[in-house]
Parts: sequence; structure tokens; C-alpha cells
Amino acid sequence: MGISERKAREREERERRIVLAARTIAEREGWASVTIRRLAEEIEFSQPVLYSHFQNRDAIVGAVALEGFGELAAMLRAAIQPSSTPKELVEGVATAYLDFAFARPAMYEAMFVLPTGLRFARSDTPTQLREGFGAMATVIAPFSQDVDTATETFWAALHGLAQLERHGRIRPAFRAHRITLIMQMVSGLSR
Amino acid sequence: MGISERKAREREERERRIVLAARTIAEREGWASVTIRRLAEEIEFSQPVLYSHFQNRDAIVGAVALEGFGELAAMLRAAIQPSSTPKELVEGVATAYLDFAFARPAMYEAMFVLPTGLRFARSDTPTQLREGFGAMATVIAPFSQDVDTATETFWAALHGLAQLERHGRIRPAFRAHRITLIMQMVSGLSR
DNA sequence: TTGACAATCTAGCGACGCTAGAATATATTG
DNA sequence: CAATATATTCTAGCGTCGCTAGATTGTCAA
Repeated sequence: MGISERKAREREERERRIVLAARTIAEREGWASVTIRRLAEEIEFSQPVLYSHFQNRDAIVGAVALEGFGELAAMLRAAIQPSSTPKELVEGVATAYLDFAFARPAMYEAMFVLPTGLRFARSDTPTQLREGFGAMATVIAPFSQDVDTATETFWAALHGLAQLERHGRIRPAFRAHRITLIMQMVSGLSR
Repeated sequence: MGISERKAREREERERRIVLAARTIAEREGWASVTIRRLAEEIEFSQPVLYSHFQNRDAIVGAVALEGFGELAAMLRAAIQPSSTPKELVEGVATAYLDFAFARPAMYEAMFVLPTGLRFARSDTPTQLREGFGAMATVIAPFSQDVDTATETFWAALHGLAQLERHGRIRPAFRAHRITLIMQMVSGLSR
């Protein structure tokens, strides 16, 4: 019975198109332009069809965010070069994190600002959400006793830098200075 | 001509009532419940009246945020006790900051997450916005060469801790541990 | 061929921010 | 005091949103 399988495939494909459209529109015009009507037009189906794929609009944002967590984790892992010193690793991951945040502002917003219905720090936390944390923990571990807490704090600092700069609260020109400072602060922990 | 002055007073009073209503509703039910219709009902005037006080809804959020910056600055200043050691001062200000963020989540959201139309890091930045930064700079200065950059980084760390914890990304039970870590990191700068 | 079931669409509900233009109150002038 | 000009405020409604009930269409099994 290949028919039902073809249908399942088509459904999956349609869902991918919804998420891709949401992501594309968000990056180009902001999340306010990502409306159910607009997405329906994009995939050439009526609006109620979207609700057979996602419970509500937030869930669509969540699907985009989930992709984002996977991509952020990949970028952080790529920043971990075995030849680097521990301090360079911290700086590299910090820089990669902020590069991601500023290169994909709408994606970052979906991941950390908008309501998404995603669950964190729980047993059912998806893999994508854990991997980014893992990459940060890797570079923080050499400097810390309590790796989890130190990684949470490191992550918070990066997130704060991204958000405050994005909202115009701190000076964009001094981003590199602040990263250097973060690196110094982290490396100061082990002394 | 006391009449026009009475009118001006009444207008000002009405504006205060709008901002107070917005703030109260936001803290009780979230910013999504702060609608123009709801505020109009609250002050017992029709909706268009609100637009004679504020350009749009964002500006109302901004007015609430501005109050918040004043109150945050006051709390941070209150945390600076002359008898404390430099390290205790950092810890005290950090704790006060997070206490504020968690005690008034809607206010904090208005100040740092929602669009408000407020200007930052510019010549026309209102006093309230500068004072909080000043209080943080005061406790960071003893540990830093470049006080502004170090304060921006300290602030970012606090903001990140507030946001990530609020969104369930990091463990609430370890808040104090993270503050201790921040303190250690800051004090490690001067060595 | 018919009837059951699933997939999809049309149409619309209630709520939103915001505004044009009417109505009302207040001040100014003849 | 009456008439006019000027603020002030209101009624009514536009276009948009997320979301859904119920009609309609398509697809299978009996």
C-alpha cells in the first residue's frame, strides 16, 4: 500500500514548506509579517490546513526555532578547533555565538525571545537544545569546578550581549572588547 | 488664567492614569492584555483619546518602561552600601538587579524586550536610562581598566541570567550560584 | 454504485491597532 | 448676549489578525 506512504511523504513535504516559508519571511520582513494567511498563500493551501500541521502560530515559530538550535550547535561545534588553547576556544565559541545571533536575528528571536511552546531543561528537551549547551560546556570545563553552572553563566553573558546590542543598549563598536573581557573573566575562574 | 492650567493638570493626571493602568494590567495579566480598548475603558474615555496622549501603543509601553528604569536605578543605588567590600558590592548589585527582574517581570519585559520607541546610548537618552548604568559602573570600576566596556559586559551577564531563567532555559535553583560565579569572574579581572 | 470517511475549503467570529469625520463643549469675537 | 471659531471628545468603522464551524470535495471500501 504505497499510497498512504506517498500521502505521508507529501504531508511531510508540505510541513517543511510551511516552516521554510515562515523562516524566510521572518528573516526578510520580521516575525510580524509571518501570518497564517501569508503562509497559507505561500504553500497554496487554505488557512485551516496549517492547523492540521501545527496547533497554533507559536508552534510554527517553535519549529523554526528548533532548526535554529541545530544550526547554532553546529556553528559552536565548528568553532572548537583542537589546535587552539583553552582561552582561544572560549573566545572562538563566544564569537561564533554572537556571529550567529547577528547574522540570523529573526532566527535568534524565535529561539530566545518569542513564545514557542518548546520545553527546556527537562527530560523531554530535544537533542538540538542540548547540543549547543554541550559545545559551550566543552570550552568552559577547563576553567570550572561546577561545569553546568559555569556554562549557564557563560551562556547568559553571551545571550545578554546579543540582546542588549541588538536593542541598541550597548555600543556595537565594542563587541570584540566585550568578548575579550568575557574570555578574561572565564579564564580568571581557574586561578 | 487658571482654567488652562487646571486643564493641563487634568490632562497630566489622565496620562498618569493611562500609564498606571497599563502597568497594573501588564503585571497582573501580561502585556497581551494591555489593549487600547481596555485602557480606554479603564480611564473611562473613548479610545481615540489615548492617541492624543501617546503616538501609539508602543509609546505607552515605553512610558511604563521609563518608570521602570527609574525604579531599577533606585534599587541598584540602594544596594550600594558604603560599608561593603568591592566584591560584596558586585554581588549586592547583581542580586538587586535579578530581584527586580523577577519581582516585576512585565516591567522588565517593557524595559528590555518589547518595542518601546525609546532611544539608548545617544545624547538624548533620558536620565533614568543612564542612572542604572551608572550604579553598575560604580561597583565595576574597582576591578576594571575600561569601566564602560566592563559595565556593559556585567550588565549583559545579568540581563542574560534574567532572560534565560525566565524562559526556563537555566535552572532557577542555581541562581545564587551563578551570581557568586559572576562575582568571582569580575573580581578575577583585576588580578 | 453507493455510502463512509478523510481532506480541504468557504465563510465568518471576535478582537486588535488605529483613524476619519461627526458631534459636542468651550472660548473668542461682534 | 449671540454668533462664530476652536478644541475636545465620541461614534463608527477600516483593514488585519488568529482561529474555527460547517459545507464541500475527493477518496476509498463494501
